[in-house]
Amino acid sequence: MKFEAFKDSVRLSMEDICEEFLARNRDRIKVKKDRVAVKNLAKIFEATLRVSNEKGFASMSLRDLSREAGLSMGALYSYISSKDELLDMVQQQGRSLVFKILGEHIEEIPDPREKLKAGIQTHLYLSEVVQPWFYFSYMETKNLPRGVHRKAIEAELFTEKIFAGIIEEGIGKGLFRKVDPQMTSAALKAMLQDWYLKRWKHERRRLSVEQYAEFVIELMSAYLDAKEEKGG
Amino acid sequence: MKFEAFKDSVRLSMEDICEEFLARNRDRIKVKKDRVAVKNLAKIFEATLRVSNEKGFASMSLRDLSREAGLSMGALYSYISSKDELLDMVQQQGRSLVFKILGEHIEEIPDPREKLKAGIQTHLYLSEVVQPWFYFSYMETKNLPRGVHRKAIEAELFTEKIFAGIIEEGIGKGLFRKVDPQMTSAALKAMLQDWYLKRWKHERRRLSVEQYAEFVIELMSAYLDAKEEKGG
DNA sequence: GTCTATATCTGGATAGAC
DNA sequence: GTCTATCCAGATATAGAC
Repeated sequence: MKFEAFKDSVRLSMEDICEEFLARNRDRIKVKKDRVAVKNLAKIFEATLRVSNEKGFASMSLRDLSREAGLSMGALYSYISSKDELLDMVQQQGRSLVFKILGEHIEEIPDPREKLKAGIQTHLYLSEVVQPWFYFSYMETKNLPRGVHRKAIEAELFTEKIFAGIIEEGIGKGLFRKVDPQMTSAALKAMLQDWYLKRWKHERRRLSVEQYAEFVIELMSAYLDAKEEKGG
Repeated sequence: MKFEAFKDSVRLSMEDICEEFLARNRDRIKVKKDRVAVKNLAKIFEATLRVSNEKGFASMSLRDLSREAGLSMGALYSYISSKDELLDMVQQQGRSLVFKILGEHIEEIPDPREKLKAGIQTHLYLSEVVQPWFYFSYMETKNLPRGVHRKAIEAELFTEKIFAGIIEEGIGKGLFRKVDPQMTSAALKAMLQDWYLKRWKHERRRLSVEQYAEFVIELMSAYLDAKEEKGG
């Protein structure tokens, strides 16, 4: 699949995402009119991601945020009840997005080789479309309070498990050689994450997400197809 | 090389590192007695890394730090002149450590294959010995002010260049197939970083740094040795 | 050299006018 | 629904005693 086709197929605007978010959290938001709420939530999320990814969530004051979002402090507090809750809101929405899209794009594929390929592409393409969300989730995970941190860790392991499962299936069917599915999946995940964590680097090199996807697929294929014998 | 042997060979205690740091920054530190200064710097660095890696540098108050380091606020300010400077101090020391150790361990090796292997091992082993430093440097890079951020980016590209150079040499000598050295090196770096960024995961899986090093070397070898032909 | 005490400021959160 | 004004906890940084 080409990136442009993917982009069209998911059609994710900030407002779409916020609309879904509002529906899921209608009780927590004081503002009653949906149109108004979605519009301002979009502003708040966008500003949170922009400012946080610049200076870190902890260093972003709510005054910064209210200025950048174009809302007063008072208005801001009609949408969030605390800064911590805002963090949770953004993370939660990012996670459910990944689960949904990744699931949709790979569940129906029977061939492990094709499934792995689709998984890699989907993960990279999605992280390209909503890069600020991915970057934010990764970077702000460590600072999470209480049980929210656990959720984030589960999310990390969730996608890893998906890839490990595909690899395991491929080994079972004799398509891949006998590697450690868990470690292989972990390494793959590291490469997928590198795409959105070091965007400045890849951008500077004029590397497209399609080129990167192809590279990762080739590297993984080389490892999964290699002969068992070892030289050296 | 075995990890234990590496560990002995570098013998890096927090105090050794601080001693070197003090020598390089003698003018910035008000306390005159070297013994006292080194001892307290070690406490400050150790506490900074511990608390920051727990809750993030921005969220660490200097009260937290002074308590954790066992120094009063006043004493603390005899060693640092501001919180920003502390950030710079820790990062700077981490960087110079990496350059030194990585350089020492690979410069004399002529065979690209062996050199790559040694580079991977050294990077992983070092990040294991001084994990808090690596983690801190990675996580707190984005929040840096001014030109300090540039230094951190250069450091990222520096090690990447080392590995790209080795791969390029290997290709030139006909030992590796014709891959993109820069992209390959970037992917390798992502895997090396994963080791210290997701320590919780690897620890939980009882994975040793030697096992991980072997895995990465094998994966890279598979890619670099693979046939050019591709199955569809 | 290190401590306690404190000046000063910043940021999260809220009350109440519009 | 949104704004301004304000409260107050907690932060950085410093002064001056010991």
